[in-house]
Amino acid sequence: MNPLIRKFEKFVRLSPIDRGMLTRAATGRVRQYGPRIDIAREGDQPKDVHLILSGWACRYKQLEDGRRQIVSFFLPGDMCDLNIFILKEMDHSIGTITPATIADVPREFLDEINAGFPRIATALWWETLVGAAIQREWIMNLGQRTASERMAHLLCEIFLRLRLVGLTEGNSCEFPLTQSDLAEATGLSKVHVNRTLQELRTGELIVLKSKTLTVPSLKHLMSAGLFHANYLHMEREGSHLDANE
Amino acid sequence: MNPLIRKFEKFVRLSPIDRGMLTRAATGRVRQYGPRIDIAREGDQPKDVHLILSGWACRYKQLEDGRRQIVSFFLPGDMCDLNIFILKEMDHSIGTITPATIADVPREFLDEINAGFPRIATALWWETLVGAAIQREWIMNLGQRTASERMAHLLCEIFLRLRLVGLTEGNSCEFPLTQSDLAEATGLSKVHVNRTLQELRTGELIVLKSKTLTVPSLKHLMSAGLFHANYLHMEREGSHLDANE
DNA sequence: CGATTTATTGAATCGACTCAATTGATGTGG
DNA sequence: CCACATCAATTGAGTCGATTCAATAAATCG
Repeated sequence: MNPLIRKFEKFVRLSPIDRGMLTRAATGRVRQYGPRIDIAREGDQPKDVHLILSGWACRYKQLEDGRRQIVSFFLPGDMCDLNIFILKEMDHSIGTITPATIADVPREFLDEINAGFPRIATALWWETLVGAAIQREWIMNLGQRTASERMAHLLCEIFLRLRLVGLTEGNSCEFPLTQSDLAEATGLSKVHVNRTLQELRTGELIVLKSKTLTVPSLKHLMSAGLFHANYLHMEREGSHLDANE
Repeated sequence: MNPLIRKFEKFVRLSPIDRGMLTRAATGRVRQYGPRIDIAREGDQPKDVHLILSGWACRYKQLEDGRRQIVSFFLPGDMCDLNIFILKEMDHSIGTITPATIADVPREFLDEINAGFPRIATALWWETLVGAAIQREWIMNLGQRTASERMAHLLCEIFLRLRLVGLTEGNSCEFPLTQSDLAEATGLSKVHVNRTLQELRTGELIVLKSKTLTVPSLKHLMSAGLFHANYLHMEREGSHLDANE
């Protein structure tokens, strides 16, 4: 099922027509990518809005000397910046982590939504605002949290975001990130990421093995990461907008 | 003059009616605040969109144990998140740094813009996208740049953003941030901020004294901070939207 | 299976931090 | 308008978290 619908339904109840519209978004121009492939590069002219249907991707920035920073992860159901085509060129790159299925949503489609699908338009704004909140939290993470807090925090965030789109099973989820990826996302060296993960493991806060993450007690991991889910704005805040079935 | 108009005019040529609308935004509910006053606090219900008319403010987040991170600065002409009232509660706080004049733009006003002022609506989207790009760059800054690169980068950004709204004079600008503010924004300790500033001073990259910043050679400071202005998207990219005078 | 990527470990180093004291500004009330 | 109080900036010394370099082990892939 389209993970975008799944996610939006957590925020606002959609009408069948709304759902049809979102299904159409996810069946138009759809592309398959291999792992570790760039979808868009810094400097490119932005074209469509990308919607991740399956697989993981990330936004990253890079300095001349090679230092790389992952600035956000795209999980299934995530979209890149709405209205990005207003800008002349990309200020960051987007690349896949795993093989991924990505729909390119053309500008006209978004115009159509804004004109006639107010609930979806609001859900898209919600998505935009949550995206911004996540970026702020990452700044907090990099600026103030210690290595293990930082790692615990990131893992909590990913776990919750995956759960929102139904990609967890109990207290486990697929976890395709390498320790290098985690290093680039947390601003730590990969050696230190390794040691930090071991610390979380010996504290029995996580089990991370063969691309699977298990969180025995989300509560404990959250407390280790000073994690407060408020910034993800996951309660059904848009209920007053519900479509009547 | 309304710094918002000034800024938007760098992106798209507005019609006299557009300008009138923006002037109205800046003369409706306007409030004066003293320095170091909270405008909104984490947990509050978001009401209006705030527009900074004069003075400096910032967004910040705080942990239980007191660690504080400034996640963005608001300079004259900046607005807080558009459509923030979609969310149930604030995930961060907003506070002034200097005394400030701030207009509260009500929801209805923004609806009006979206309905009948497409150029302004686009300019607001541009503002939103640039805001997101700045947040990403801060993540890069915190994750990858060394202390002095980081500081140089931040100073470049502030200088350019001030210049965009006409608040620089030659290579100088007012600079009300304390070293503690800089510490909270860069994720460094204030002692290290002090030493980092001294380093930039002895490299003759900045003169910073009595709340005034002078940048003898922006080019050199940019290169010290590995600064690329692309993320600010300052060229007149919206020219195809220009109003015909 | 060998080749390559990913993960792990140890040792030495360094950037940035903490603690603590001092100096310099700014501001306020008597 | 000075004296005192407060806040901001500076300096030194010692420490610690995280890094780099380098080597090895384990996992994954064609």
